[in-house]
Amino acid sequence: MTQVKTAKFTIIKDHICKMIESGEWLQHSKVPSENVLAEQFSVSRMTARRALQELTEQGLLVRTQGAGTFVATFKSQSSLLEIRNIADEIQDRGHQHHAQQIELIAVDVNHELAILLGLKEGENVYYSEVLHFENNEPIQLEQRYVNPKLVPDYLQQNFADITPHEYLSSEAPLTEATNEVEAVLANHETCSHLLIDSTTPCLQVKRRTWSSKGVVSLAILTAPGDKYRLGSHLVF
Amino acid sequence: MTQVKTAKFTIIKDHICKMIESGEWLQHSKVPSENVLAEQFSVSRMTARRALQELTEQGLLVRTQGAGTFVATFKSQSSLLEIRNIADEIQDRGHQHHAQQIELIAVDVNHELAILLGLKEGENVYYSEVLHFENNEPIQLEQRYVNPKLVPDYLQQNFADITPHEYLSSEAPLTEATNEVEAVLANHETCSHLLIDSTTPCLQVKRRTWSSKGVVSLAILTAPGDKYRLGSHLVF
DNA sequence: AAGTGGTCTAGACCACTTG
DNA sequence: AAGTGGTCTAGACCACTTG
Repeated sequence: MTQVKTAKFTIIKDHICKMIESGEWLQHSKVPSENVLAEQFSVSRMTARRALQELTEQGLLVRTQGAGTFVATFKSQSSLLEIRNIADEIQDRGHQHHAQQIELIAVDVNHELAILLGLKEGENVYYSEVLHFENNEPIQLEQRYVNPKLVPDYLQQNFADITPHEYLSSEAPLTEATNEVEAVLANHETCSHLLIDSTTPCLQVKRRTWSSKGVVSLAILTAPGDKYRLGSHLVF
Repeated sequence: MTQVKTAKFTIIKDHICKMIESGEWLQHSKVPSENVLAEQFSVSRMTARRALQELTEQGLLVRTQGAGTFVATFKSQSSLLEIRNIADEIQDRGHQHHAQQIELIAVDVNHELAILLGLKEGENVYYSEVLHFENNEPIQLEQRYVNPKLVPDYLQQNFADITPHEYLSSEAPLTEATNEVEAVLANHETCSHLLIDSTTPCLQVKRRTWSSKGVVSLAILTAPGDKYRLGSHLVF
């Protein structure tokens, strides 16, 4: 019930994504024009246009006036440029990972969360708090809000055994993510988990993750600045 | 001649940017609605809407259905996925950039620098220290060591007029870069340049840049955590 | 109830690329 | 000349927030 009607431009976007994902439309293939899509999907040209426009902004398509719309060249991305399971990262460094589940509950969404997760204010959202250790030192606090509509069984997991990243990857595979990286001071509770004092600068990543069905989660990852850093290698 | 006609939505965007830049519209101020702008500029609502929409995507505005459009909280953001000229980034946000050249000298390389830049210990390396301002607030301190073999005229520049990034792009175009991102506390000198106290967490990026001929520079970019963040948008 | 943003339509004219 | 994308209009209905 109260199922939100899917917008027409979203239906067209999904269709195009599928054609590219499935390999039916290869790199540099010509994509149907605005007019053709408008007729195919029985929508106005402006609506077809919006689908093509948004996919272009996401880098999936390339458009040239007069020439047409084409599937973009896929870019290979490097390490800060991918979302990895922290357990794998730590094991790849030859260190031991373990995790402690601090919290796993349903909470009411406030205004900001509602917007970020595409839910309504007052609805429930699942919340997990997991502390990750590298060789028995706390290295990262992972606070995560999860969309219950897309991951209904989230509260039945035990995140000392499997990381939220692993579980979510199996339930709602990642299709898109945004990161925001900041330097912050942690609050008292976070400090006590990470065994740092309140003046230690921390690296904080706010990550929103999407699956094909919508926003899956908002993760707030906090790590002591002196023990954790992010890296990337770009080739032009 | 061949002057391209400025699109109407661009005129509206520019107008809104100016109001925010000039400080007439402060953070969280309400921005005129689509209907009001449409009437003011004698355009259709769809055109006014486009201006607001694009500024929202750029992070300058925040919109809530039913409530209105508001000036976003001011926080600078750089992309982690590309290396951009900070002057361009700031201007794209509709803000003003200027720079102050603090230092521009030749120094001896120590052991670590020698390895990082591919030079021999005791050789000369060029060093610049430039403070970047966004709307007259110091936003980033750029300390940069430059390989004199690849960029011999570095010391003859004036980095109040051109950013090191711009100059290096013209002399030794970027082919590769690595970033390391950390949260740190800045030293006293850096704090005094950035007008922060010694407990403010800072975001620090250490970036090595390559051209086709080898390592060009090592840049240490330090910015106050409360004014600057890094972002990325990944699509899988 | 009034205002706001979100989506959508069925047209229009234009600049540009392609055959 | 025909097709394509870029901009724009003047409407419409809807969901949502605010007073």
